[in-house]
Amino acid sequence: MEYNFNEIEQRWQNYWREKGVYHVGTGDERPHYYVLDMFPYPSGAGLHVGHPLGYIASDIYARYKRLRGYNVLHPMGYDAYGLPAEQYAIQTGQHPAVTTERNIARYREQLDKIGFSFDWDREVRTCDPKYYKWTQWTFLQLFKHYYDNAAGKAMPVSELEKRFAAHGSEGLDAACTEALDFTADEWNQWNEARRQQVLMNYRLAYLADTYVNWCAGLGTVLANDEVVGGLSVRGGYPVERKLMRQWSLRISAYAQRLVDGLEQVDWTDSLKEIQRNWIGRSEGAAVWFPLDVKSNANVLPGAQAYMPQFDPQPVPSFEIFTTRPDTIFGVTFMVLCPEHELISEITTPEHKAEVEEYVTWAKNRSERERQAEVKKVSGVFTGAYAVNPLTEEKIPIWVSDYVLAGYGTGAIMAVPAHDSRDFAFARHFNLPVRQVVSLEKNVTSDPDSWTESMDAKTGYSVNSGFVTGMKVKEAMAAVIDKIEEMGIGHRTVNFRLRDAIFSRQRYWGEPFPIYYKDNTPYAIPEECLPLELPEVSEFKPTADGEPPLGHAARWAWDEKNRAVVDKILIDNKTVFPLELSTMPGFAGSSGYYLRYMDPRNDKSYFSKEAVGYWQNVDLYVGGAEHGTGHLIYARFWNKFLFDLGMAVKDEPFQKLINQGMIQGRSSFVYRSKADNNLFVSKGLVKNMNDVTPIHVDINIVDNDVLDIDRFRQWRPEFANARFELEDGKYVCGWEIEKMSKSMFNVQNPDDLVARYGADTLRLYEMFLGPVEQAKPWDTGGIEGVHRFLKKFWRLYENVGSGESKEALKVLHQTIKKVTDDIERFSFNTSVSAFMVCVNKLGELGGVGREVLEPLSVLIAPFAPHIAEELWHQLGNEGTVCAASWPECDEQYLVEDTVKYPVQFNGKMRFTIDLPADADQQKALEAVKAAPEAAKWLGDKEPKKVIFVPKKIINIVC
RNA sequence: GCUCUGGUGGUGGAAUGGUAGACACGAGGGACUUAAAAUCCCUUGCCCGCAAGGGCGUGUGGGUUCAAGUCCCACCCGGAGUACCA
Repeated sequence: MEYNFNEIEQRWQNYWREKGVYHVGTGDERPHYYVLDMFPYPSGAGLHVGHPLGYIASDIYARYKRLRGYNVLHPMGYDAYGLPAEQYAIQTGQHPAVTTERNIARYREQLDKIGFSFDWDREVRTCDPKYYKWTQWTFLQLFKHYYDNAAGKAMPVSELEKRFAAHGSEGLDAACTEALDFTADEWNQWNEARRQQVLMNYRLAYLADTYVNWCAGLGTVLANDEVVGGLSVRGGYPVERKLMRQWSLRISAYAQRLVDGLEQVDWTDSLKEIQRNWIGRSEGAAVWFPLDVKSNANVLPGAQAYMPQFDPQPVPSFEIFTTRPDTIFGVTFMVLCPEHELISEITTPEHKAEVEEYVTWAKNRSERERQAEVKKVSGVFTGAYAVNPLTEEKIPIWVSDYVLAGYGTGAIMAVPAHDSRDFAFARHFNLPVRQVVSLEKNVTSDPDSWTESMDAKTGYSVNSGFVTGMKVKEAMAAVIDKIEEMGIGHRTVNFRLRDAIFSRQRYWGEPFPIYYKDNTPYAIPEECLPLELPEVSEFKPTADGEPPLGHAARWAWDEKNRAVVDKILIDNKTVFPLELSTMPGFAGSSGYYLRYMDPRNDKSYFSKEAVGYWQNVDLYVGGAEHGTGHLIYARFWNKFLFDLGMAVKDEPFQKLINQGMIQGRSSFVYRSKADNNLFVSKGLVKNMNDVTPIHVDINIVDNDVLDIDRFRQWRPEFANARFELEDGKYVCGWEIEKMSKSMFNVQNPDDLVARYGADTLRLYEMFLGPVEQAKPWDTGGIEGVHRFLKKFWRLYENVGSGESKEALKVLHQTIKKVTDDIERFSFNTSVSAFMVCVNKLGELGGVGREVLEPLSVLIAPFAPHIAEELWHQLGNEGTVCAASWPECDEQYLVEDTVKYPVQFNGKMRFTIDLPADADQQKALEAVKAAPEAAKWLGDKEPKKVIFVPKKIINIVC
C-alpha cells in the first residue's frame, strides 16, 4: 500500500479533534510542563514557511514531554490588536474586527493542516472583551500602585495617601517622576486636584507631559522599541520628539529587578545581553554644581558655601550625572541639553539671541536628522559659568544636543581629555583639554597633541588634587566620599531604560478605563470592566486632531449610573469624557501566558489554583526581535503581578529559545543590457555589468532551472522573451534575502503540505539546521525527507517475526540519540538519526514489531500523523500521543569488539578491531602486530602510548 | 564605535579535546521500464597517481596538548542588536 499522506493526515487530524486528544486539564498528579509559543499577529498575508519553524520545534518538545508522562500545557492564540488591520481600515473602510476575524480564520486553517498539538479550547485573542477586561484590570492596578524602593515592591497608592497625611513625604523612598518634598500639613491643606497631581508623580501607570516619539505618518506616539533609526518599525515613517501628555508605565522602577532576574533564567547569553544593554545600568555619582552667581568665582570661599541643603541662602545649583567622578579635576566646561529648564534662566543677555536660535533649531530637528548627524558637533555658549565644587574654578556652561534630555539629569560635566564626545566638542570650539588620568603613574603628555581622548577606565589619576596618584578605581571612591561629605552629591545608579509610553492615538486597541474630571484622570470601577471599544464613524483622527475614539458618539462615563453613555450628555458633574487614546500592542501580549492557565475565568485574571499548578512558562519559543520589546514588558508585567501576589514566580519564562529566521532564496534571470528581450543563462554571463538581474518567481524555477514557458506566461513583457541557453536549459542565479512578496521568494506551507504532507513539512523544517540559527529556505531538499518517510512507511509493510539482535541494537541506538537530541533541542540531528535508523533497518529487512512499535512512538513528536497510522496498524488502540516514551536499554548497545583508530604522532593511519575489554598493553601488542604498523613505527620503540578505552590509540615515536 | 553571534565540500549542515565532512540536497554513472514516474545500486573535499598509496585540508597567523573544527591569544570577514546614555 502506498504512503497516502493526504488521507492519513486528514483522518488523524479529525480523530484528534473529535476525541479532544489535545485537551489539557489543570491539576492532576502528573508533573506539569508549560510549553509556549509567541502568539502571532494574524496578518493578511497568512503564514509562510518561516512562521511555523518555532511552532514545530515547540510542538515536538511538548509531545515528547507528554510521552514522558508530563501534563503539558501547550496553548495558542492571537495578538489580534495592531496597526496593519487599522491602516487597512483607513484605506478601505473595512472594520478591523472583520479583517482580523478573517485573518484569524486563515491562520487557523493553515495551522490545523500542520498537525500541532495545541489545546484550542484555551485560545485567547487580545481583542476579545473577555480577554482585554484583564488587560484593563492590570492597567488599573498599575494606576493604583506605586513602587516602594524600601519595600522593593509595588504598594497601593491608598497606603501612600495615608502616609502623606501622617508624615508628608518624609522618609519616602519611592520611584517617581520628580523628587518632591512636602510636610503632612501641606498635604492636608491641598485640594483634591493638587493631591491627585502629587499622587500621579508616583503611580506605576501615570499621565505626564513627556517627550514622546511622535509618528505623524501613523498619527500616534510610539515606544522606544517601536522606533529604529528614527523611523517607525511598522511602516517606516519618520519619528520626531514632541512634548505630549501621555500615559506611561513606570517600568524604570523595575530596572534593577529586570537586570537581576536575568541571572535566574535559562536564556541565551546574547538575548540576556540585548536586555542588559537595553536596560543600560551604569554606576556613578550625582553631583551638584553651583552656578557662579558672583562674578569672581576664583576668590570665593570654600566649596562648603555651595552646599544646597546647608546654605541659608542656597546658591542656585544644577545636578549632573557622571560615571567618572574621578575625573572631576579635568572638567573644563559643562553642557546642558537643549531642553534643560535652566537655560532660559542663566543665559546672559549678550548670548540670548544665539542660544534661543540654537535651542529652537535643536528641538525642531527630527530624530532621524539628529541621529544622521551624530558626528557633526554643534552647540552654543550661554555666557554663564558654574563653579567646580572641588577646584573652585569657574567653568563655562554650554548647550549642545549631544547631551540628551532623557538620560541622567540632562546635564554633564565635560572632561574632554577622557571622553571622546567631550573631546570632539572641545576641539571644535577650541576649549581647553586637561589630562587627569594616565596609564602609567605620573607620566603625562600634552593634550594639545592628542588626536583622540583617552577613555580608558584603568590607570592613575594625575593633576587631580587629593586623588593624584591613586588608581582610577580608588580615585572614584575617594571623590564620591568627598562629595558626600561635602553634601553636594552622592553615589547613584542610572538606567538607560525609559518608562514605556502607553498611549496610542489609534482605534484598534484596548480603551483605557479612565475618565476625566476637571482634567484629572479617574479609574472606572473594576466591576464595570471591560470598557468595550466603541463603534466609530471613521478610523482617522478627528478634524481637530483628536484620536479616532473622538468620533465615537457613545463615549462618556456616567459616574452615577456607572455606565458608558452618549457624549452629548457630558456635563462634567456626573457625566464625564472618557480617555480617547488606546493601549499599545504590547499591552495585550504582556500577560497572555498567565491567562492561558485559566482562559475562561470571568471572576479573575486567572485562578490561584491554576497558577499554583502551572507556575510559569517552562519553555518559551519565539523570535529574538522581541528582546527589547515584548520580553521586557512581559517580565515587568509579571513582576508587578508577582508583587500583587498573583503570579507565583518572579520570572515568567524559565527557558527561552529563539528560533532563527528563515530567509528566502531568491532566483534571478539575467537580462541583457544590449538586447532588452534577451535573457542569458547564468553560466553564459561573462560580465555581470552587461546584464540586469531580475527577480523571478521561485515557483517557476526548479533546481535553479527556469521553466521557460511559464516564465513567458508570468508577465506580459516576457511573452516574447528569447533565451541564451546552456545545455538546452536556462540556469538561474540565486541569492539569500529576506522572504518577501516583492522578491517572489515566498514559500507557503499549504502548497508543501498538499504536495508532500504535513509530516514531511515538519521534518524538513527541522532538518534544515539548528532551530536557533538563521538559514535559507531551499525547497530542493524536501524530497529527501519525503523519501525518508516513504522508506519508513515501507518498513511496516512486511512486519517480520522473531527477535533480531541487530535490529534491536539499531532501535536502542536511535532511542538514545533521539532522546539526547530532543533534550538539547537539536532536532535536525534527530531527524538524521531517524534516517540512519531506517537505512539500517531497511538493509536488515523483515523487522519485527518489538522494534517497529517503539519506533512509531519515537517518531510521533516529529511526524505525528504517520506515527498514529502505523501505531494503529500494529493493532494499538487509543492514541500514540498518550503512549510511553521508549526507554533505551543499554544491554542492546554492548559491543564485543571496538574499532580503534590508530594514530602515530596524532595522525590517524589505520584502524584495528580489539575486544571491548582490551587494555593498553594488549592494544599496543595488537598495533605492533598489525602489518601497517611497520611503515610508521619502523624499528623504533614508541616513546609514549596513549590509550583511551573505547576511543583511540595514539603512539608517539 | 560598543556588545553579541557566526566563518567546515557545489548547497543545507554533522562532529560536547579523540577517525573532519554524519545525514540530506545537487551532480555524475548504472539497474529496472516500451517510456515516464517511482524505486534501487555505485562515485562525489581538494591535489598527485592506472592503481596500491600518499600529500593537503574546518577564515588567517601564533600558542597549549600525545591529540585542536573544538581550548587560549592576535587579526580578517559576514550577520544581528545598539548607537552621542556622560
